[in-house]
Amino acid sequence: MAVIYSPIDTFLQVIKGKYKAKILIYLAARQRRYSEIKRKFPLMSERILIKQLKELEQQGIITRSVTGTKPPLKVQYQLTAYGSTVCPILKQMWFWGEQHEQQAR
Amino acid sequence: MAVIYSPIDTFLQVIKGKYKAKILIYLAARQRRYSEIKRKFPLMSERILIKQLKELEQQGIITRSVTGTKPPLKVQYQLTAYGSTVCPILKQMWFWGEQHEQQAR
DNA sequence: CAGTATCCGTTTTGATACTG
DNA sequence: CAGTATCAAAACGGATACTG
Repeated sequence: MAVIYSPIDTFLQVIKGKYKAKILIYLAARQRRYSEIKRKFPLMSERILIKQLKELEQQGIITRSVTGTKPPLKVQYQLTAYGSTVCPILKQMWFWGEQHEQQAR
Repeated sequence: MAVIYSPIDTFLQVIKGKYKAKILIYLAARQRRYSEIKRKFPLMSERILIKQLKELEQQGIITRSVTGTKPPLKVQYQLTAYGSTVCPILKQMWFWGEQHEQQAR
């Protein structure tokens, strides 16, 4: 990771990665199982999905909790209180995108 | 560029690149000359600076205007009205970064 | 002054077969 | 079910010498 030079980087760090912003929006409604997230983004490879979930977890944006100890595990991912604070900004980004889809092409 | 699947991508497209968000914030105050921008971000290579300015121009986020035709050119970059609409979101990203610098480490 | 051209290293992502 | 391991490909960024 690069040295952080400005507050903008602090934020960008959180959503850095091809699908992180989308994952966070998907988790905004409620917690989700690993398989749910995977199904939601069929174009994302497992390696990348896991990597981004792990990074978000390490940054304290989401938590990972396991139910069951035998092979059919149940793993849930959910936003932390801290992670939730990014949602308003993500929603604004989404809203801006909706409004400007035409110009953006 | 990838196919756009969601409004979030429409927005992320605009700030995609190591320094784009910072360049836009720097242009938010007023138009700037190429050399000013270059001096502001001494760690950014010229190739990348030009590339990102060009992309922003093609996306209609900024304009490029030239004064003078002989070798000492004067080139100014400035936000378009459309480009200005991203600033409120950039400022929120900045504000979030300031507030959460501690947690983010 | 404001770029362009070239070359190259690093980072990020993808596909897929396999495992606790 | 929820991952890991391995290998390869592509995207991205950096350095620097040169040009209109």
